[in-house]
Amino acid sequence: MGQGVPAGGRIVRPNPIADDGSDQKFCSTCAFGAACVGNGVDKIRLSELHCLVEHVGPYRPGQSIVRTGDRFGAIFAVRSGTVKTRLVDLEGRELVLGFHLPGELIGLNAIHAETYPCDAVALDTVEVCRFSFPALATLATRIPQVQQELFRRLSKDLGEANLRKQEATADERLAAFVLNLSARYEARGFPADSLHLAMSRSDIANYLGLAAETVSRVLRRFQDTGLLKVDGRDVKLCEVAALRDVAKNLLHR
Amino acid sequence: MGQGVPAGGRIVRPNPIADDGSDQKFCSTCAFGAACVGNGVDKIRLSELHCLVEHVGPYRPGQSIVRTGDRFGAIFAVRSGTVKTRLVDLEGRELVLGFHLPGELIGLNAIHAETYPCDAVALDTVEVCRFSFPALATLATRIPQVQQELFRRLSKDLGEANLRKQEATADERLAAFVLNLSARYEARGFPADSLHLAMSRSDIANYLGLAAETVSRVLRRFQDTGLLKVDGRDVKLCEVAALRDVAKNLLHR
DNA sequence: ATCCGGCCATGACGTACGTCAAGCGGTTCC
DNA sequence: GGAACCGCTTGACGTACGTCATGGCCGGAT
Repeated sequence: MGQGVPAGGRIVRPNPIADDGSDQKFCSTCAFGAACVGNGVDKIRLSELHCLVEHVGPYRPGQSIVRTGDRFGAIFAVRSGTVKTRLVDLEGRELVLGFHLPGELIGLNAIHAETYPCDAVALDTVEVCRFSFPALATLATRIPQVQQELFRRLSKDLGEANLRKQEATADERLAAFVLNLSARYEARGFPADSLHLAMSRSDIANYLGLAAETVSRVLRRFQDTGLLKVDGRDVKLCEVAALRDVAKNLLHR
Repeated sequence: MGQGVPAGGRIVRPNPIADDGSDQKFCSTCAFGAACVGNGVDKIRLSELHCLVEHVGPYRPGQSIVRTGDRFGAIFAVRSGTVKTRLVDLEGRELVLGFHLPGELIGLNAIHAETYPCDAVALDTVEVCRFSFPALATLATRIPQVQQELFRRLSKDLGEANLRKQEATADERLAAFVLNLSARYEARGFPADSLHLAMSRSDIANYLGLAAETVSRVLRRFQDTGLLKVDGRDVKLCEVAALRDVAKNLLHR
């Protein structure tokens, strides 16, 4: 019935999930914890940050965490599961903007407009931490490290968004995509060579600017040439070096 | 000899340029002035912001304002002229990330890495205002409106960068491109229907993910169908409504 | 004057990837 | 049980746009 419960004999692997944290400790994948600790923020001030966090969820697949046009009041850090951000145009066509894994932030692109400019939709069972933005901004004026961390996050996302517009073949895009996911999982302590795609082929295609059929075909070819092993949404990276070589034009420099 | 001086009988139009500002007043196109005035920032605090501005330039066409890898220490606001940001990969291929008009900021994508991730190159005669980032960040902790304005700018750029990855035909891209330039000039008080392209066809093509030949062909067709008038790098928008219609899928929603 | 190098335009041709169509396994709902 | 649906795959075919090649124009250097 529910998510994450074995059904029909098929093994459903647990979501990557952050532990809960406590009053004295952030979730292990917390968006701010790691950045602030060991960065001159003492425990007392850290607990101030902790106070304004609110755990929200779980959301079921397909449920919206925020919707386009909702009044902006908070940013969210993914605690567990995968979130897709997307636009839907007047004719109902979808444009997938990105996927957000545990530890990553949602809503930074909403600050200036004061409404969320896109939907954030759970792809599987999702839990998030909610940071009231006015409270966070106020705290940022008192704790420079928090301000700095916000600037850094925004700046990083901006830089990455800028790079994503490169011309590239379907092979390059897909190789870069799986390597990128792999690296992001690894950075949060999950295995790097074996990953589960929470999103459909057509979401991947849409995100990469390809057709879903092309995604299928390229993944198949990657498997035929031994680069990786595909089983439905489970992907095993076999030849990371070769994948990097395929994607090298996108891993820039 | 210099830029902006009539040469060979050809009229060189002056750059769009912001006036100089004074101790009590920002440049008219200032990146912060308009945002802060009338936003609860009193004159005294505004002058604090003003103190950390440093006018730099002029730069000649082709000169770098910052280079990839330079230590990050400041963000820049364009005062006059047009700046191109770009990456150059190992094989010498260029990737144009964006064009920056008077009043727009450069360097926001450098905060997190502590080095600039791309080159910023003058396309014509360029003057900029330099804001030391450590000083600006410190000021931001004392003046919430400054902090807020920085968050807003970062957030806005992020949102726009996210949208730029849409699949689109060459026609859609070019129509959206000229309309976008036009709107940005208009926002700074320059005429909206008549614009001068500071960048070459191949820069435009690179930025839009097209071939330079395609840019030539599409502009020609736009002219043949009366949408606009092209004379070298001068473009006159004739049928704005029709252009919007061509670009409608990219002006999203 | 002459040469050269950018920049721009235009034509001929090839191809990577989109579109269309068909089929298949799994899940849900009657 | 079967029908309907969805996600995924695979094949056949068309096309938008890239690549290559040519030529014209302009400005700068010799």
